[in-house]
Amino acid sequence: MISPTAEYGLRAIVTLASDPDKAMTATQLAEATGAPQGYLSKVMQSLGKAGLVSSQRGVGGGFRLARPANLVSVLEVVEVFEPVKRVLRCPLGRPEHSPDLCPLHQRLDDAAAMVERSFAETTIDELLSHDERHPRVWTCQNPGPVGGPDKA
Amino acid sequence: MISPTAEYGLRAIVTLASDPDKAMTATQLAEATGAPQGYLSKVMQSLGKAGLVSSQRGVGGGFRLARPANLVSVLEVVEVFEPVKRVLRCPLGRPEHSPDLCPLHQRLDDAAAMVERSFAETTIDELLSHDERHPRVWTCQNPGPVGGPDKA
DNA sequence: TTTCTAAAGGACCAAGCTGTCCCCTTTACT
DNA sequence: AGTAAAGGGGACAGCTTGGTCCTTTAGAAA
Repeated sequence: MISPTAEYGLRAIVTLASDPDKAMTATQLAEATGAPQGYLSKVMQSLGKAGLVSSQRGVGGGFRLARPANLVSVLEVVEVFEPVKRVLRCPLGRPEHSPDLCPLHQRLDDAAAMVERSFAETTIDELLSHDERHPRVWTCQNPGPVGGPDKA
Repeated sequence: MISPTAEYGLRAIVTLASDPDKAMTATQLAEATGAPQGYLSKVMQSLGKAGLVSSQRGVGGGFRLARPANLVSVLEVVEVFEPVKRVLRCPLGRPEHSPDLCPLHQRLDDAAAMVERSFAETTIDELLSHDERHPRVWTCQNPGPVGGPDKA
């Protein structure tokens, strides 16, 4: 559905949102989200360039959400890493999105549209667990690298 | 949404379905679907192993749908190439699909479930254009390699 | 000003996916 | 039999992604 990279980004954003006043370092975020440390810093860079997080160097620095969590949609985060590919253009088709896709591509686009809509309608604050049994810790108990421990 | 490979597979299946009595060679299918010739034959092999198409070697051979188009779902075709990844297991989570995903993964799984359902409910015959202006020719005018002519 | 800390960023590696090529096997037709 | 037409399948090239590592830059506090 979404790439590992986008998942890491989402996990990091949610983690930041769970304690908005505290800056978190890439290392802390990597621990909290189960993402590889070195890779996560790249992910955070991307989020920074996209304006979703602000970063502060030096002692006591780290990352913060650039906006309150209720003003950030899942879609925004995902699209930093992978544009949701709609099929407006019949692949090789006419200029612009001519109104007649073939049935196959219409269905494929419908599916993409559903996902896009779902992501657009969900804001980050809706993803916070208000369950105080796991305060400000990743709710799914340290997920680990994406797709990691399925084999176990 | 789906990989180029899965798209090629779908296009080929739909093309076969548009004239179920005629065997089509990989070359013909490649032309009709705009897929690279050499690659499509790999795709067709996969569809064959999955039991969705039957193949016949030698002169006059080619590929045919193994089942009538109304008994083949889009999901079946897509899953030959890429399993729709549901998130039943909290990545690293408890054994089995414990009933409590964190809100993030619940949302992600919801999206995957929507897509899966949409694909499962659509059969190949629903994708045939009954528009006789383009009889048994790819409706989107020779799509070309996936993602091809967007730059143009 | 120095020093410590943390992000920024580049170099690099491994794996997977897309795609090409070429040869082998099977089949039908003459 | 022989030959041409078709799929089967392996080898391999190129690109993108995921991931590691190391150096550079910037900020804060002593």
